[in-house]
Amino acid sequence: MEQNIILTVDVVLLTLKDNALQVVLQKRTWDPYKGFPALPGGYVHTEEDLDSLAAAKRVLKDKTALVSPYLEQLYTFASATRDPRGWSVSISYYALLDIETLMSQGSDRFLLHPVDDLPQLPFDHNRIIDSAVQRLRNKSTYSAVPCYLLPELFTLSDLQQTYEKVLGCKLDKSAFRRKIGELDFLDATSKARTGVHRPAQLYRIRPAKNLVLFDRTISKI
Amino acid sequence: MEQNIILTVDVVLLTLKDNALQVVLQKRTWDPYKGFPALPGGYVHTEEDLDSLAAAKRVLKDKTALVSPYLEQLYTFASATRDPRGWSVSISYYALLDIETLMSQGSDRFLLHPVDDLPQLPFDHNRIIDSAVQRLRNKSTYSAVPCYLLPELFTLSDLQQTYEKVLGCKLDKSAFRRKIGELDFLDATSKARTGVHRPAQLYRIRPAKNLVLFDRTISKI
DNA sequence: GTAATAGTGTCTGTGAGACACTATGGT
DNA sequence: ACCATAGTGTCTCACAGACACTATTAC
Repeated sequence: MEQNIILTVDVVLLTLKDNALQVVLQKRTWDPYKGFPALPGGYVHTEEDLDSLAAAKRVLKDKTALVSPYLEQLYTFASATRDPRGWSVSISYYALLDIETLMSQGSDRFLLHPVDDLPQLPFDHNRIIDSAVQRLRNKSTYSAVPCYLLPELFTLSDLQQTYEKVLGCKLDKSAFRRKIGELDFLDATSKARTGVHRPAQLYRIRPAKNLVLFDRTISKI
Repeated sequence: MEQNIILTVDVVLLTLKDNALQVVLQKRTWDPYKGFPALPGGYVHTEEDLDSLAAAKRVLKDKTALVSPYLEQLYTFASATRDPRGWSVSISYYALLDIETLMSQGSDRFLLHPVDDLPQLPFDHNRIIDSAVQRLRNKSTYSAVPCYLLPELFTLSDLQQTYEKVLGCKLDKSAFRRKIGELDFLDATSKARTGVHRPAQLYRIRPAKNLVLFDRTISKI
């Protein structure tokens, strides 16, 4: 019946660093492609994982020591040819994390690479990453998911820059703030970020707000 | 390594009949749930199916004798508990077909059931169908996919009614036609549908037009 | 004061919704 | 003539984009 199907989960963990979207990669510790950088991934453990989401969480935690506040199923890549070992299924997930949290956790266990300038990766990992980036870009036009690329406290300028990096286009400050205000998912804190110039109000995500669906777009791509 | 994982594909084939979205179901021929209506589905055959899309096509064809012009991966449901036999993966697809083509093909091999009034189905098939309907509704707000629910030739009123049934709300005739006109994916034919009243222009989908992505919404839900 | 960023006010063009209107067939 | 549906014209209101303006800090 079941002919030795390879069932894995792969996680595309994206972050924003040096003004670019970057993806977490790892040198593979086993064949095939041993030693080459690739997405963190691994077999589903049927005795341990209740479902594929749990498997993705576990794999990410075990391989990179990272925990992401946002983890969503992306797509399932399944074919006879994607893995040299045989018919293989990758249930792929994508995740978002701010660069500070990411670096403060086990940063010796992975490497970061800009998504716009990737070398050829093992399996169909280039395609998987492209799908994740496309999904993130698309979702950013009508949701607040880019918030997950920022630390707990951030300014509206931070948020706008995040959207701009993700979407790859400049946004109008006034229109952007109008929209964010309408959507009403931020709480102003009592703090401000001081610096060389006028201090900026610091915001955090309003607890228990669903950031995922708006009825209107924030911007075209 | 791989502990007897059950790998299946399930297909949610939707059509429009009696003014309602309906789903193709089949009485199961084997245990578990033998005799109960459920989604057409089956094991991935690794010797035969190059990838999961091919598997979905084959399963649909073999089980129902149907071929759909639109078949898209929906989501992968994978958990220890969804199938009494053990850890199970369902790579689910959804498909669209007009009712005429559907009935003219092997209609003795399946049954149709309105999606808004389903009994409890085996496995997590209710959830899978709900996901498919949600996806179709959402995609219909910014794409021409509902065209696949119509036969080759149709009037603009047919198309509008199709959108209305799928979205579950009335649309304004003038605005709808303006939008469809702008999107420019229909060809007027030389034919008209005659009836009791003024005949209506018949259209077909412009060949080689991508119906799937618009930059603007056709309507809110 | 100046420089630089934070944050706001306002105008305008576009486009969706509403709705009234005209057109054309059958009976 | 009348009815029902096909198909069009136009008004208005909301909103996104553009852009200029004010505010507040360090120096």
